[in-house]
Amino acid sequence: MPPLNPHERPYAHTLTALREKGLRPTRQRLALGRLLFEGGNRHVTAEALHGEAAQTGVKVSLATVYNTLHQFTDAGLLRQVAVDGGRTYFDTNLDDHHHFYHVDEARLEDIPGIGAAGAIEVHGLPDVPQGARLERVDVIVRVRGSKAEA
Amino acid sequence: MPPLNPHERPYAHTLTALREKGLRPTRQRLALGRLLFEGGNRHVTAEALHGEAAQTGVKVSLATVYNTLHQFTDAGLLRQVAVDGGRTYFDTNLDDHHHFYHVDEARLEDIPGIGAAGAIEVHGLPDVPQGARLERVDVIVRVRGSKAEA
DNA sequence: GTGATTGCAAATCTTTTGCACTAAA
DNA sequence: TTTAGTGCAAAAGATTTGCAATCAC
Repeated sequence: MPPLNPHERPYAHTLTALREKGLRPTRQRLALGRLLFEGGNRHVTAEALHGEAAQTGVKVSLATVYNTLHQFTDAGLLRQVAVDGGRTYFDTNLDDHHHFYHVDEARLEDIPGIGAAGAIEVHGLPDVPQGARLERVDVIVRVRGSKAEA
Repeated sequence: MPPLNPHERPYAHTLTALREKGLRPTRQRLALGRLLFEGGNRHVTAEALHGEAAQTGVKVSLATVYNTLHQFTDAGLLRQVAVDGGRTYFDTNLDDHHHFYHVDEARLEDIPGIGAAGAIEVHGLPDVPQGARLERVDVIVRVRGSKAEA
């Protein structure tokens, strides 16, 4: 990969990936990449990321947030997780892992992946139907808060 | 609307469950229940069930199909499965089991549940986060390229 | 009759798209 | 320049909701 300017360093991850995928490192993409990839794994919805960008003083349209999230996903920088109809979550953690879904809060939480202590293991997977190939196995552990909420 | 024969046997399952839940066995609910519960396990979307009802000569509005699917779910007659944002699937199979999701066809397929030969087993489940209780563990095996039809 | 249920259309919500404008390269 | 990317607003789905008409009990 090509050398990076000092002022670009924070974006190194995003920049590199964008260049590899032929995506121009625009102000919006870099800003969103920074929100997403600086500071640990995250699970965001388009709406949430858009709001966060606004609070951080980054001007980006919601349409661009959607486009960017999908471009990042296609570029292998994000992973999409479906936990309930209606919303789409994007996960910055690309490792093999699964999720807790806090139903009441509509919030995702990582479960450590394979290799980690206490990692989930799925056994007894049946053969994939003829002509099909395995893409991914998602395990969603749905939990509810014990706080009363009828 | 044509009166229903109260002694109709095919509706026994639906009728009983509706009565237990205090839901009036209306023409629409009984007709949808019949489509859903007669003839094996099914995975339907509201739109699909609505179309099926129309083809069978049952007049039901889409809004009522949505309402009914949710009422059935609340009554424990159906289970909701989320596999991708956008659509909601309802599963008539209430046994403990998991799913293949055929991405290309947007189709769900049951994987035999616990107890069956070759059933999926999930090991190493971490403790549920403090204050939360386990609701359900969903395993979605995403596959592509199958030409199989349901 | 009385209250639950339905249907329709309008309203929401999330996501996508068309297109003129702006900005990388 | 040249072409990709952006923003806005309108469009497109999927689902919900308000309310008058209708049905079950």
